[in-house]
Amino acid sequence: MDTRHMRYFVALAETLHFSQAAARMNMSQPPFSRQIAAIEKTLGVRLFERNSRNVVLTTAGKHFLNDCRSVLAGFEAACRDVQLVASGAKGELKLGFTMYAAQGIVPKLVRLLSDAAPDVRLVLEERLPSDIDELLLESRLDAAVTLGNPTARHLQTRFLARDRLRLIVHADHPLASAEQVGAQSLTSERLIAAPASVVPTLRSAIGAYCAAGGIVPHFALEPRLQHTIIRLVGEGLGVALIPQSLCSDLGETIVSRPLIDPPEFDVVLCAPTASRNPAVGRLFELVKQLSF
Amino acid sequence: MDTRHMRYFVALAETLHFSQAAARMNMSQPPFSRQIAAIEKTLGVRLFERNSRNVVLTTAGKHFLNDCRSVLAGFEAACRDVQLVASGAKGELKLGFTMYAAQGIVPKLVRLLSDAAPDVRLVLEERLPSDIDELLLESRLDAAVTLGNPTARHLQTRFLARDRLRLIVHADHPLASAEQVGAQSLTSERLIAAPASVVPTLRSAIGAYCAAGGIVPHFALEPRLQHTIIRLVGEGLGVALIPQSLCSDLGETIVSRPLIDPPEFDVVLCAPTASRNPAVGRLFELVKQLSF
DNA sequence: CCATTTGATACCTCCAGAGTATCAATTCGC
DNA sequence: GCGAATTGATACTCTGGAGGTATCAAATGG
Repeated sequence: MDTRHMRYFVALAETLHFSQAAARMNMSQPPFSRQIAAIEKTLGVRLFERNSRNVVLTTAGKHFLNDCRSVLAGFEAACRDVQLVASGAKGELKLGFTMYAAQGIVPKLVRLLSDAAPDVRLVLEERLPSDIDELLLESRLDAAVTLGNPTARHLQTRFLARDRLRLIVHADHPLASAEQVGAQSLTSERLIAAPASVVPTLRSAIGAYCAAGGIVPHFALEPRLQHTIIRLVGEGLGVALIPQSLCSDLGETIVSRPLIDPPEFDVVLCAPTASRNPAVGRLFELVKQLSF
Repeated sequence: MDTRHMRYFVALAETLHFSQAAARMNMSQPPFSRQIAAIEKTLGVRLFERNSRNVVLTTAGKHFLNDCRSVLAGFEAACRDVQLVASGAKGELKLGFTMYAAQGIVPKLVRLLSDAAPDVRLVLEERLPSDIDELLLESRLDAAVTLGNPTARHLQTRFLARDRLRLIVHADHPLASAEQVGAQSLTSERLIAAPASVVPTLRSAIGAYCAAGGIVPHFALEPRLQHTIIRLVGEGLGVALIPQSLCSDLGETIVSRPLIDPPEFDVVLCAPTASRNPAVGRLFELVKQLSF
């Protein structure tokens, strides 16, 4: 028994006519009749009542017809789906992202992918930048939206957007009314920033910016989450340099000011160079066609 | 592509070893390798990443493995089920019955069948005896529990039980206190009975009984349902001869009395002689082993 | 009663799939 | 580092099963 036999059976069950069914199967009647007989013999079940004039399904044949149709449908779906999965049009994509970079970009990316490949189940995972590289290399993430990191090996990256840092201070802070702020203005400020182990890209950018301005930054507090940094600035416990894209909706108590010659950094899509998941290729293809 | 190919694929996906998988398929490694290559070629999809030392599933291969397993399971279930249907162990059985005969017997029959063949979906339909023959011949019923009917052609029957008629009268009726009742006692009674067109067996039995007693019965009312007959007797509108098996639980206002030399009739299981439904054969087999 | 239709049978052909022998590449132990 | 062993790929051969053609047998209908 094979799917071919099932197809023969279905053809005969639908036409109830050996010659017509054989024609539908692109073959002549005699071998077709033999195949039907072979099916009945191997199953040990009479599927058709037939005299040389009429063909009619038995009760068992009717049941078998239903079963064959669903088996054949499943069979063809399997063969079709495997091609879709291979092409990246179907499957699962675990996409990591970090709030340090994700503002506005991840929703666009999700929309883009779910429009172009609705059968790809997208699993979103928010992580700290430092965790993302590790998860990608362990294949626990397929791709991620994160900060550009020159040290990333074994990772392919694609530029998504360029962002710059901006100063945020409490509304009562003297710098709140400054038009622009240079590095020197930060000399005696209590800086709040995530530790280098969590967000190396931003932390090194801040360090470089201060060094260029000839000052030594004083990092008073080092929380891990962007959200916490903003909260602490709101409490007046210090000032911070955060991505411009995160400076909307800071609330009443926090004011953001542009920096003179601000540090810039890339927001990138990245994935393991030898990703096993075809959906990753698809995602990169889609991103190519897009400009943020 | 065929189920055989799927089996090969699953074997390799489970062992990740060509020689072992080939052995499991009872064949040698070279043709097995070729079949795997052929699958990948016809699908146009790489299912395994392999060098001469390691074999590992691709993402598409993993999906395909799941799909293949369910397709193969469905395939085998279909081949198995068709045999069960043919043997009468699975399928549907539309069983008709009539309240004139069914008291106590149908529940036993249902229990019997659902114990012996739980995969046979039993559809019960209560009908008048006259309808049952017709529905059986039209194959709108597969089998039925009804009154023995000597005129039934094209029907196979099997004896289930023998029943006899009994007189029921209103509690205030003079015959209510009679020990036994003969046909002569019915001379001037208003008889209530279903019309011959509805229950020919009982009606002719009643007719013969009266004729044997030398009286001409007076059928005052001719409702179609047994239940209605009993209600009308309860209203004192006449007397009736009904199956003994229906004489329990008649209520306060109705009294049943045995007849002298009562008319007897068979309760039978019957089905079209050339029934297409194997479950019917099964049912008859089961009934053979049973005595009511 | 004969022509037509339809499924079954007999016989032949051929290719897909299985077998054997062998090769090539990688790994591992000494 | 080199040889032995393991493992998948390749080349060639062969066989069984699936399909083709010709034909028959039975049933239907004008």
